[in-house]
Amino acid sequence: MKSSEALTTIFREQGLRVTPQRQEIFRLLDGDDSHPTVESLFDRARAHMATISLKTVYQTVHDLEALGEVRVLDLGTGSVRVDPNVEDDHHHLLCTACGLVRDLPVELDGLHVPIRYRRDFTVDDVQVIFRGRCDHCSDRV
Amino acid sequence: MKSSEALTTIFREQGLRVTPQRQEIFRLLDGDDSHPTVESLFDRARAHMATISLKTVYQTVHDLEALGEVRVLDLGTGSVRVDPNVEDDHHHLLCTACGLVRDLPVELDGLHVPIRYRRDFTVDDVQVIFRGRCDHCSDRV
DNA sequence: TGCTTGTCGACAAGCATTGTCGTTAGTGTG
DNA sequence: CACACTAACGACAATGCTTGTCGACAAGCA
Ligand SMILES: [Mn+2]
Ligand SMILES: [Mn+2]
Ligand SMILES: [Zn+2]
Ligand SMILES: [Zn+2]
Repeated sequence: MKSSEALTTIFREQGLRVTPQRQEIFRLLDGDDSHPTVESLFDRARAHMATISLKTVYQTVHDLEALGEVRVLDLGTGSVRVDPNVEDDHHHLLCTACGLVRDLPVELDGLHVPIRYRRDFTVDDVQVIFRGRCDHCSDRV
Repeated sequence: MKSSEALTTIFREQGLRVTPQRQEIFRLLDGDDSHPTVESLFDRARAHMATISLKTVYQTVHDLEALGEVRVLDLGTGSVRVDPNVEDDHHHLLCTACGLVRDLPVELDGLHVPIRYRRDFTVDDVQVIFRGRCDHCSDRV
């Protein structure tokens, strides 16, 4: 994801308005590798702006997604996760105990559909989810 | 998934009751590789049993899942898919246009977390989703 | 047959997300 | 800086999928 300043320019170029709410979300997402839910973004934004609405956070996230500045991941955890890292191709480790999502910055070799199964299907995208337990949750029996 | 007759025995052994509703669901799932949603199972069951409820279908699917007889997949399509194929390790192709889910009966080589990223994480399971377009949806521009 | 208890279906509620809408405020222009 | 245009705002209700509640029922067993 680009910087808050760069996003301001991009949004204006697209005819989208840059509001204090949106700038707050830009700042929160910049450099965040925690893959937050929209709700948790909302909570953090609300700490600074008491009146911001959940709807606004959803809308801004969707706008960022449409511009290719974030990726919205559905990892089957109930709510979607926002991933500002669109620069590096990567997959994810998901702790099924605490919900932690960690990047796996690796191009997995051999990850393609064998020819005999690729027939009659055009693959656009591959998503790999490694489920397990993070170190913190492994300790707890 | 085992046959309807075998499931009847297993359910009784577990203290679960075998009702006409459950047997209908056993029959519908046996050999079905379409990865139906619970709702679509409900619709098909209702064609034979007018009064069966959606709740009952959910409950039976969860019981089958607890016994390891089906897998419940969340592919990010809104509703979960029921997969009676628990015998063969496989992944999935998902058509993002029509929702079709096709098995990819392949152990993908090289699909493991590189050692330096595996540290501090215990992997239990890997899910791979290839998203794209099926032949039918590729034709339609 | 009769008892016990898991299951049934109707209904309402839960959760994440989106639609509606009247009001507010960002933006480019002059 | 004032203006006009219109996107975005927040409050609220609604959606879609799934689960909880509960009284009635019936499967299984003796
Ligand atoms: Mn990521
Ligand atoms: Mn399958
Ligand atoms: Zn954890
Ligand atoms: Zn298709």
